[in-house]
Amino acid sequence: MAKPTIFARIKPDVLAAVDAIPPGRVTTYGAIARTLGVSPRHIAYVLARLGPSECAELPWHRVVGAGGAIRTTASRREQVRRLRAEGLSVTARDRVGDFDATFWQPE
DNA sequence: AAAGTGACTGACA
DNA sequence: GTGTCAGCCACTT
Repeated sequence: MAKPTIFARIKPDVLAAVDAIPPGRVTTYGAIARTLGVSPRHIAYVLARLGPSECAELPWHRVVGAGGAIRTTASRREQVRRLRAEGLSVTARDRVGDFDATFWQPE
C-alpha cells in the first residue's frame, strides 16, 4: 500500500471545512490548517489545485488570508466579486472590511 | 538529487 | 501603516 501524499490525504477534510463555511462568513487558511493539524501552506496548495467543478461547487472564495487579506494570485478579482455578491465589504486594498464580524472558526 | 516555487504566517524594522 | 525576513513543507522542474 503506497503512502498517499499529504495533498490527497487532507484534501477531503479541506473540502469539507470549506463547504461548511456559512454564507456571508469567511475563514482563514491558518484557521483551517490548525483545525486539521497541518501547515497553512497545505491548505493554500489544496485550494490552488482545485478542479474546475470543485471551484464551481465549493465556496472557496470564503477562505482568506490572516486579518482578512485576500492573498490569491490567480483569481483574486473573481474572489472579490463573489464576496461582494454575498454582502461582504471588500476594501480597495483587497481586504475584507468586516473581517472580525464575519470570521468563522471551523469546528 | 538539488534548487526553485508558492491562494501562508508571525515577527521585526 | 508598509516592507522584509525566516520558517514552513509538499510539489515541480
